[in-house]
Amino acid sequence: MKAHEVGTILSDIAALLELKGDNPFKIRAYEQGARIVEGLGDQLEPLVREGRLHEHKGIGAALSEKITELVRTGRLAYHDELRREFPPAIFDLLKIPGLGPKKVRRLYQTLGVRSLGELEYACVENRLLTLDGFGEKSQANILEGIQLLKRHQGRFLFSDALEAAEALLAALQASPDVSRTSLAGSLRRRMETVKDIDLLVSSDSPAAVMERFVALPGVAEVIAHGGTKSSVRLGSGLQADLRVVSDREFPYALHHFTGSKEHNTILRGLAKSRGLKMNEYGLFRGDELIPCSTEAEIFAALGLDDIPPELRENLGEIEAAQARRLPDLIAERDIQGVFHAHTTESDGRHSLEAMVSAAAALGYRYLGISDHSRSARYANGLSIERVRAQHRAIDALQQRHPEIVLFKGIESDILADGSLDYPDDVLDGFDFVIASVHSRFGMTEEEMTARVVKAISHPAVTILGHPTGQLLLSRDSYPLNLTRVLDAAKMHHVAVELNANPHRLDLDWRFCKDARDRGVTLSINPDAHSTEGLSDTRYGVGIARKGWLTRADVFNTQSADQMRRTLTAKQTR
DNA sequence: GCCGTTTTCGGCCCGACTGTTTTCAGTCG
Repeated sequence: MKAHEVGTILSDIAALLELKGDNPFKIRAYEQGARIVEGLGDQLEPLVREGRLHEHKGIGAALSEKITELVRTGRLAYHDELRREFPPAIFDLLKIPGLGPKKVRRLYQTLGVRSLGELEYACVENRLLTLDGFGEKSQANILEGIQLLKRHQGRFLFSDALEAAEALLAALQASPDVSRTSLAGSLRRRMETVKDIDLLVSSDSPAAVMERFVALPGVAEVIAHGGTKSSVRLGSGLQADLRVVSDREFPYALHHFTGSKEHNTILRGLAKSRGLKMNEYGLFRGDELIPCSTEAEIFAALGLDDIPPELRENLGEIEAAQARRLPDLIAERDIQGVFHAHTTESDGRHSLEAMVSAAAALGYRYLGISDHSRSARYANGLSIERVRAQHRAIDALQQRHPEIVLFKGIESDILADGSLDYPDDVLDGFDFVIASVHSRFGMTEEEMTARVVKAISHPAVTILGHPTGQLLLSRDSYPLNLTRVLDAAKMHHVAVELNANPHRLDLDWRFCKDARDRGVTLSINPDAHSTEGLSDTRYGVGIARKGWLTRADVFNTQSADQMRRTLTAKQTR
């Protein structure tokens, strides 16, 4: 059984234990175990084989045994046992805002509600009113929550949420009552998808800020409206939460509301062990505030290096900050040029010339053009003749654009048998080749892994494109043994793409650290299908940061001259 | 469930808001 499946089952157990009303610390242990296992990816199986699971902090004897059983047999007796206690569709009820495990359990045990549909029916029949703790208002809210759940999946792309959040922040910043503003929550941590928008502002007039917030254009509904905290729903269905604090409290509150929950929990425990108390209003020794004007000072007061928001997932960052071994994360300015840009020759929206001008205007020192290869008929892939014509066009354009180095490339389909889409003599004519899977997703893991490994081992390949094929919120990755693929990439000096398109963000940040540890270089590519798409690189940098990558770990931080040498060396290898 | 430079047992973070509760539980982050 694969790591993400094991993680799902551990999360499932945590949810079931919550429904049962079990020990909250035990529940937390299962949740943390799930997160650790998901981050292990294909390393999980060898760790189980070698009996080394317990070396990961947070996995003890009991979890180790259960994970081993899952990996070896694909089942877990304990999980099966728990599952028999509740109907499977009951989990859907937990996704309704305002419904937690306690209320869901009561709905099930007293009304026999087992699914969203049954709950909706029970609401329509006013049956919730007979239950203690439920009234008119909660019944109406639940009905609304069910409608919302039907319309959206409850999660949104980072890029969409960021755009909405920045508009809200700008409107708040314009208020004379507001001094500082910031993004917070999962958006600030740069999660690839988010459930809501968290905003923080400092002000001496919180009530006025709240009034302004709930009345902003774009607000479709006010969910909560308190003295220092309000929640609204935007027309898009996205929920936005705003918290107001004093300016003195701002850094503490910013840390608090950035999270993650898991990171905060550990940090507050750390504070407590040092005789301190930590909350959104400050860091205290007894009643005395330890003054901090930035988050970095708060970390310092706890004996930690400054932890960038992207890393705050309780996945090793606190230990690294204690040991003064946090990575110097890559920044947008480190990106010297980009690969993976489409033009109107295949399925891009803008011409070659427009793409080149746009890349130069963005300050990139080089641009790698890679339209689709000939088998990609849906995308108007290039025949050999059209490849040659495009090369002539690029040569001509290079004359007119000395400020940017143009590299001739192709995004070659990886055919079903793992071969590339042109004969070798044509492939040799490119400066670089991105090899990508675009079809036949239904293979077994063994077949797909062999297919990708074979493609990587072709000497013409420079970069493996969108390595897992995931489409956020719509399609899971195809089955693939990523560890074998990464090892093959290392062996054949192939960079692995971190596809920066906000719908992909593939390679997933959870696997970036492992790729780096295996000596694999990642290439942050916009996969641009328009001039605007070239800027998507920033989303890729966000994911790279979240994946602990530094400048040295990323392919396209090389200067244009270095890159020219790198590509030539690869060709003559 | 996990964990230990106090500990192998007894801890394990903290506060705002809502709704329905007449003093607080549940949810959320």
